[in-house]
Amino acid sequence: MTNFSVSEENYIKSIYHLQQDTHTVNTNSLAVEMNTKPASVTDMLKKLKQKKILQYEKYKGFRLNENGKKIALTVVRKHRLWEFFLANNLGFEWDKVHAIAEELEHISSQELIQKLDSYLGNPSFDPHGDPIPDKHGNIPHLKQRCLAIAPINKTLIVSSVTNQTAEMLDMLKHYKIKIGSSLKIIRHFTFDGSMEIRLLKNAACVISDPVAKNVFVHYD
Amino acid sequence: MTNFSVSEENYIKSIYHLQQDTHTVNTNSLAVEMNTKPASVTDMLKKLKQKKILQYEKYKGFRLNENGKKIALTVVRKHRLWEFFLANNLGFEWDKVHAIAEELEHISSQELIQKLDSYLGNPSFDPHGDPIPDKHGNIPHLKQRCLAIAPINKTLIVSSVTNQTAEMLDMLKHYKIKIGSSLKIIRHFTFDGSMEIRLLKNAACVISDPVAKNVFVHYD
DNA sequence: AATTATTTTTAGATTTGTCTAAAATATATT
DNA sequence: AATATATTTTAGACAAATCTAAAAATAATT
Repeated sequence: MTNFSVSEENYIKSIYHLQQDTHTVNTNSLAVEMNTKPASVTDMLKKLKQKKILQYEKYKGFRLNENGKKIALTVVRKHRLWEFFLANNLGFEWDKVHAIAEELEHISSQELIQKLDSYLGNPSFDPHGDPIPDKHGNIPHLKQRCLAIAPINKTLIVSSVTNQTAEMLDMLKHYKIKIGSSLKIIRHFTFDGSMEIRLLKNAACVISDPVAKNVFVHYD
Repeated sequence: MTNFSVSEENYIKSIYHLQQDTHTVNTNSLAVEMNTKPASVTDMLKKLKQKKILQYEKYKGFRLNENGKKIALTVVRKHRLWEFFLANNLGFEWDKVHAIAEELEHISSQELIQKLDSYLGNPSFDPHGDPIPDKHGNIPHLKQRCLAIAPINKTLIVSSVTNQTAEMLDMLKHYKIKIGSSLKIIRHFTFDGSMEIRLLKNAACVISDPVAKNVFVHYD
């Protein structure tokens, strides 16, 4: 396996994320995502095509091939493991971990990531609830469901939070809701769409519909 | 304070180490240390002089000024804290940590280093026994060494304990190990890295590798 | 279908860090 | 002191990653 520069890894990762949505990625959107100019993107595409990372025809869009996807997944894995470490072990807030993990994800040692992974207890989800690929690039697939439409009276596990603003995090902290929390919905109030919930071993509380809409849970 | 590239940081760090021995550093030895060519060194010296990091006169050698030393110390601090983390928390062998720390030392976040430092218990010495500068750049001047790699059959004085959790303190209390205690290593058990030690006027006892790794000693 | 607008690529320049080969300076030796 | 040797610097080139401005291709609109 060839060796990739920080810049190349960042391009590969961004293409990976973009091609989750649109099946063929275009130059301008990648330029926006990477905060760079379209001309720079074209230059890099040529290089990545030569390195056999991309399917790419001039003017016709591009996407990662299997090779490229594998590389993207190792970078994503590193990013999310470091995010987990930063939040879980060092006590960073959720909204601070991303920027630092952007740097840490390019540390090259395979062994480091292996050891970090087991040190952290082989976590499956990062602090934002995004799945952490394992060392083979397998992503834990999880049928998540929005808390707003989850079933009543079942034990639900919080798996991710979509709105990651400071305001939202503040609110969740107040309710003591975090990734991995167990809770049950006790009842819905139809008047405003709010709901009464109960976290394990805590008193029941009421959360609003806007909050519930941004919280995702899973259950058996 | 200006921002420095990875390359600049590496030059600054190498100059720092070289000027510990020779009071004025010369181009060739820095080239050897950096595994590069003298011409490249000269180029970088010009840049660093312009950035007011160096005292440097053409053909007359160079050395870091106060500014430069401060920067070197932050890099050294990061390097050694990461080494500590790699060995102590992730279980790397001593000889593996340096190469990885060479990459990690360039991660820029100040807050990361602050939190890592307290997560590790503000250690004063890295796994090799080298002192870790504190956040102000002050270096502990005591020649300490980790008990795990200290010499056998010499009288050792316990000088610090890095892991300061309640569990650790409880354990140390049981063994009657405290700062200032005199002890000797009687033998190592390779099976689990544990060691038999004897505190002055006490019966011999066996302490585990995890304990030994967190105890630092000094001796003549 | 022709024209306009948008997107993408090319051409050429720039910055950072490196190199080789030659010139300049300093040091050592006879 | 003169010459030889070693060290250091300069000059000019190169690769990676970026940019601007202009050209080419594609898409949208009349």
